[in-house]
Amino acid sequence: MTLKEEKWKIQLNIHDLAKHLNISIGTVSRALNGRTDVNEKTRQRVIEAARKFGYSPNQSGRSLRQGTTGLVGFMVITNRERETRGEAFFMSIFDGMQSYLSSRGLDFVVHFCASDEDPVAYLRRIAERRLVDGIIISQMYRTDKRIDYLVQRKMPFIAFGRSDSAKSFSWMDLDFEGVAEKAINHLCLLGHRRIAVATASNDINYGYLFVDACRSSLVKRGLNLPEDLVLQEPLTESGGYRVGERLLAMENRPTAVVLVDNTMAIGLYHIFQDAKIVPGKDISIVGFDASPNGEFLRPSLTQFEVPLGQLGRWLGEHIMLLIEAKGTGKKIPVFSKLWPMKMILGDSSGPAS
Amino acid sequence: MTLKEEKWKIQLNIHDLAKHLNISIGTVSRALNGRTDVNEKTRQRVIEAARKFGYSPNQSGRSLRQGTTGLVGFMVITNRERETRGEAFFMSIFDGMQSYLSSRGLDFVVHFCASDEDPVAYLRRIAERRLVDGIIISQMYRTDKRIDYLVQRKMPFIAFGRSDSAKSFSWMDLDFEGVAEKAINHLCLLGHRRIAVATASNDINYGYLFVDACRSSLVKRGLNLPEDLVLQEPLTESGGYRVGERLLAMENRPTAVVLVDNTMAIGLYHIFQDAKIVPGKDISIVGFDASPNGEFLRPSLTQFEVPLGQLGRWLGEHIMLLIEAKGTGKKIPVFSKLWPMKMILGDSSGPAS
DNA sequence: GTTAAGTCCGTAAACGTTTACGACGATCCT
DNA sequence: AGGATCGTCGTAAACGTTTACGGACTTAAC
Repeated sequence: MTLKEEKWKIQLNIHDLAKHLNISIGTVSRALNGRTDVNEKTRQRVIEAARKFGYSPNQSGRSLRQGTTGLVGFMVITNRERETRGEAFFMSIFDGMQSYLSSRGLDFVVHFCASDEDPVAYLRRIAERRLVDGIIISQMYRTDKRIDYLVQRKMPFIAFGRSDSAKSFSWMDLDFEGVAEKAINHLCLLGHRRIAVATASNDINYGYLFVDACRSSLVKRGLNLPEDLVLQEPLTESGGYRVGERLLAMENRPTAVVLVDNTMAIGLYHIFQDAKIVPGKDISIVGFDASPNGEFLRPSLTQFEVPLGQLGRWLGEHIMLLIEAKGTGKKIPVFSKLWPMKMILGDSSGPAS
Repeated sequence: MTLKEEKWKIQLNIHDLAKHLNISIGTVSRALNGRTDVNEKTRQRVIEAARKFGYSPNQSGRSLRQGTTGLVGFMVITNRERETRGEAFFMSIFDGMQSYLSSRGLDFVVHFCASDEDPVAYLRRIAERRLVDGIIISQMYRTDKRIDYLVQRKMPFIAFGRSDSAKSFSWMDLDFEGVAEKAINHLCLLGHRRIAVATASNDINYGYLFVDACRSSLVKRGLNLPEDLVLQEPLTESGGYRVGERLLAMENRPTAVVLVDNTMAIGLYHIFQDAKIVPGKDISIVGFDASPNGEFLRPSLTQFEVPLGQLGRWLGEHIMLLIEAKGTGKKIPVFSKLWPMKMILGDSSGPAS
């Protein structure tokens, strides 16, 4: 019984609290869960005692009984060929999402799948052990097995990023098409006719989408995007450096380049500086997401802005909708959303030379 | 019973599996948990069936019974006056930690405390609901209530970062003293005598520690660190810009500056470039953690390197030690570790002018 | 052939909740 | 006054595991 005693001191359970109040555990539970069939005065007594003794219900017991955990997950894959993007980007999303969910009484956890693990197996572990009621998956592959698994398992989820799948599912993504259109339009108005696109490898979905969108926007204006102007490199500083190398090596160099990721811009600026090429003057550069780095590059980078906190909040709201719908047995039709981004003019884009 | 049937299709429980195999649930459990008192042949049958039907034990039931979750947490506070540091820094730590823990059969989750929440209350929620068996807390305050709470609750934890506390607790931290010593030594050898330190506000512990360490290293060499050369600014790009402004405004400008955070370097480079001041020539700059940005600044930044994956692994190993010790009732004396960092010479530090 | 030990497995009691159900008294209506 | 309704609460059965205990059977030893 010493063990029991020790546990006692650490944390008491609903029986202890009930005994102390001389009422039944059922009443304690009802009082704490806001049921109506309990006298308001006893409810106050219970709440007061719970606060005083620092009682809060054991999540395992509760989960076991209700079959729900009160937890929402967000799955992130570390290190997928890019070190630096995740960061500020995800952090701000987490902030918005956690902030919203906790205000609605749900908790939020992030699951990091290590670079040496299989994402599908990792997700299965989370799901089968029932660690969360719903989950956001991110960094979608072009075709992503995780979707099939989650659909089949009927687990509420939202994909942050598009993906090809036979199943229908809910997703949200940045508006790549809008960005491409605005970027191309901006450059064309400045007189550029030969424009390169730096993007990720093909299995990362948005790399593919972005190139496609740029191509459409160009074609719409009677221009085209030859294959040799699609520069696939890792979305890192060195990737950007490589893009620069390839641009410099061309005999018929494009007058502008559009980047799908701002981290690349750093490496690109670097090599251009060495080569005495001035962005915005000798060549125009348009970046993508609004990273703080972008603002501090010189000349300042023309890029796109997205309110990440709001985006996180949106994810929180909608995953909650899905979870609640499953709880009540309601059916919610699949939804999808393209998150709009606003162009911020910098000095890195200027008239074609 | 349609609900029951539906659940059936989604995921079966130990009873279903036992019934299908015509054995008792006890045997199934023992077989799956690697107990010795089960026939090796039936064990194989059970494992095979579990694999085939995709059965894995319900975590809530298991947790409830054994009083343990098999989960290790990492608490991160978003947005504390700096947007960008968390990022690559934490991501790599998570990667190493998750990778190690999952190889040891534990799972890993990250809890993000939103900027508008009280960290102590947030931590209490995690602990009282027993969401994890142990936790890493980071971004320590100078005096941090979370420590007192966790010690009193006897929950296994490691603080990533030092903190003043009457209680004794285990922690690990970057070796600020070592970095300060190496940085100051490096600059002194280059002939610098008047050196500024850019750091965070006082309530963030390492800002304080770092300044102190720099001061000691200077004093040891017969120099000193006057108060007006301690520049407290947010650890952001704009903070770095502010540092630059303050440096430029001084009539007796220092010949070198040491930064506690590399994000600052970006803003600092920015203002210096505008003012036609060349790092490494007109003024020397030494950065802190090795961020990829640092390598791509021009001139390249002298900075310090730390293998974050290994650091994460270390955290995983040691939190596991603490958790196991608690399980077996063993006592482990508190430990602490200073993680060494290696200086990488760049072009931003040169002889005093 | 009895006993002892060993192997394997079934039984049932926990773990801490939530909630359907029913009991009890008080109030209200006719 | 009798029944109906309402408000409040206690009882007990789940939820899905793990594990102490003991039983049945086999093997080994004398």
